[in-house]
Amino acid sequence: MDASSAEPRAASVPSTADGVECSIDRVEHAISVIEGRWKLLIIHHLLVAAPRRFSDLERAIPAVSQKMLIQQLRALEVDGVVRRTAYPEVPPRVEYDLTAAGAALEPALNALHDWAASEHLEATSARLGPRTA
Amino acid sequence: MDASSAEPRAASVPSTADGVECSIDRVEHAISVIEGRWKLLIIHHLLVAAPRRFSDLERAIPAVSQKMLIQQLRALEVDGVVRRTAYPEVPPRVEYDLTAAGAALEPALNALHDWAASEHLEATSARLGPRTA
DNA sequence: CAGTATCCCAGACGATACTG
DNA sequence: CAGTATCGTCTGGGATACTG
Repeated sequence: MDASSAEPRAASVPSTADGVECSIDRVEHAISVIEGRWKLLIIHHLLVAAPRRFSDLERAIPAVSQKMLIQQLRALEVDGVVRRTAYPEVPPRVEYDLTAAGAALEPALNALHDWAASEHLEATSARLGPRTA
Repeated sequence: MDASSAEPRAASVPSTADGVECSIDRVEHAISVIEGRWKLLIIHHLLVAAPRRFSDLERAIPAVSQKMLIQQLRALEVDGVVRRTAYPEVPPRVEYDLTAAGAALEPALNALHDWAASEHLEATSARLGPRTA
């Protein structure tokens, strides 16, 4: 289905139960943009220091494979969060940094980091790592 | 599982390149907690109105299956974000609300919503929906 | 260096049916 | 009502090898 008719999803009009005006699908889209196991990490690193070269990011996030790195990078690029700059040199050099939209994510990342740092977070149901065992 | 020896992951000590003191693994854990296609949505709805019954949440997020709903709910419960309260009645009634830790996510959610609402977000690479095509 | 290509798997996710 | 069980699909993600 065409994503706009058959799927009711959540309307931008306040649901009766919610009574809140923040449109859900907007939030959903935001979520979809940052979804993916590495996206937020990438953004985080780009927030900390930019521009970064491809290999910088690889080094910053050792657990990621090149495939995933480039993949998520591309997705972020498409979503207008990350900007890729290739220098026609040899050896090739490519730099990544955040667009304005990407940089605008800083508060959100900060809030998240804040949350992570501050309190709770007891049991970790996290299944990070590709079978850590 | 050893999860603490075999995987170097990211150290809490600032990497040379970063020179920043926010420990990456903390952020990683935070990410892992809210990762999953429905977690943030669930939290969002619980933030908006709580407590919510299981069926309330089903109605609030029509696209989710019970399986996923309960699954993510459990995960969030384990991570100390959501609290489940079952009333021994018949018919059964179960209510979900946020713990303090969960409620503490509000700023982050707000920041995200803010970001989503405010600017950019042009092309949507989003692959939400089970093959929207 | 910065990718691309290919193969492959685990598990995330969905649909449906069944139960206390 | 609030789940659990089972089965199936899809794709996220990893390993490895190759290229400009």
